[in-house]
Amino acid sequence: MSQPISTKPPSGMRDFLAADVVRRRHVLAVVQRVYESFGFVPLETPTIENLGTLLGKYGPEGDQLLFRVLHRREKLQRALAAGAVGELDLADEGLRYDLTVPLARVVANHRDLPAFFKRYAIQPVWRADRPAKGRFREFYQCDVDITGTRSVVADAEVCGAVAQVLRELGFSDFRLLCNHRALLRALVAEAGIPPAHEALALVVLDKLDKVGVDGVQRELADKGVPAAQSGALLRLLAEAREAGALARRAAGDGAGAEGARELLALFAAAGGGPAAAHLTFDPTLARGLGYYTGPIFEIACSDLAGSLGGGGRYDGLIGMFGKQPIPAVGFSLGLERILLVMEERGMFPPLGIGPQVLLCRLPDVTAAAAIGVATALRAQGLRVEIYADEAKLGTQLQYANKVAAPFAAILGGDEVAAGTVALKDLHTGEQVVLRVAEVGARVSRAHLPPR
RNA sequence: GUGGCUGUAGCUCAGUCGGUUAGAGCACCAGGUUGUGGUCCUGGGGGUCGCGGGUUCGAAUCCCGUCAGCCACCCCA
Repeated sequence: MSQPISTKPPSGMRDFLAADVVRRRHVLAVVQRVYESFGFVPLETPTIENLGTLLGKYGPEGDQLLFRVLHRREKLQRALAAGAVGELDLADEGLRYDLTVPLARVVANHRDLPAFFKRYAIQPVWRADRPAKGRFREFYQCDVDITGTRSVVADAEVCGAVAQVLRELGFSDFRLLCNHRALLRALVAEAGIPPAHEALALVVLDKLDKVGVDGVQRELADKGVPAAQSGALLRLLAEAREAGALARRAAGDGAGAEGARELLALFAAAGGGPAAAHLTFDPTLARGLGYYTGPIFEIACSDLAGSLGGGGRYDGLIGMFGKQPIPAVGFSLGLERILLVMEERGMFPPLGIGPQVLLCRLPDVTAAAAIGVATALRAQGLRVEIYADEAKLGTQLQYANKVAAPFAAILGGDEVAAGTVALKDLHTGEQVVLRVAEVGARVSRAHLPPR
């Protein structure tokens, strides 16, 4: 009959209690303030997009990770009656997978935006991935993007914005890895690897640091890349990592020279901003998302397997919506990745939440009188909770400890008659009788943030 | 998507060579008489042992499946 209902949230999704929420807000407040200081304006887009908008933008693996929204009512009945079995027959909408593609749609759709549209977005996205450490199926991204310009100023600004966020949050040891798609393509081509194997080679390259030279060569061999080619690729990479290699390539006229020049220009420009100390050229950085065309970025932090954020230039994406092609570049920070590291490192300042004053009511005080006092205290700017039940004073004070209220205001018949409360400091145990009008000043003077 | 580990009270876990009514600590509630908490004492509520199936006289315990969580890959934020 009545099956027990699971009280856990769905896989990879979480409930956030007050302590979690204040930490998230703390980070988001910094993100928002910094992004706005760079002149970015907010944009919010729907949770659900048409599948046509989402499909084909992220690469085949991305398409697999899209949450689809099942047809409803007649449409579903028709599809089922027709014996439809394909995913596309059962859904034509899906949950937002990132914030970049919705931005591209908006920019393609609104032709009256400023020439350089600088928008930030802080919204959840959904991926039907397998949860792991720091990886969820619902998570928040904090994006900044600039559309309408190929200038490296834009690339430098998005890098500067995310770097400034991390610095203001207290991070100092992160690296902002940079590479260029054209450089990667050139390397792969020079190694003699056919375009068909290019994507494969890039993925393997990406983990060079983890599995080492032998591991990469083995894995490429398993996937059908001859040892001569993979060896050449690894040699070229080692070269690319040498000091001055990027400048030499930029000075030449071979493949990737243009990309190298762009990267150097980006380093020079961003070097004037908050990203300066963090920029790191990493010729093995690949990034899986399909839409990147030029410089690509990723934020690496020592004690996290994944990245704190990533981004890059995607000059072809907006044009995929069938209108005018518009160049764009952006960066995305992962809120929960940042929170994870900040929690591990104890980087949060004291964050207060909950009542500053618990109003304890004795039996000879009416509810209306208590609410009247609470109202007066709230008018003084205090966060005030009234103990709702009728209970012994001891029980009420114990509850005040439970909710971490720094003060209890004890209200009995005598106090009501005199227009006072007995204000008890729950840390020191000191208690003074004050007129109601004096409580606000006393509490804010003595108040130390809880926790 | 691949491999491994785990799943007992709200939380952290004990209990498992299969054997009566499944335990602890913390948390919660109530008491230790009048309007004073954080300590202490006493008592109490709360669990279809993730779910489904199988083996057995008997399963939290063994087997299979499934779901969920964690870790390492893959990928990403």
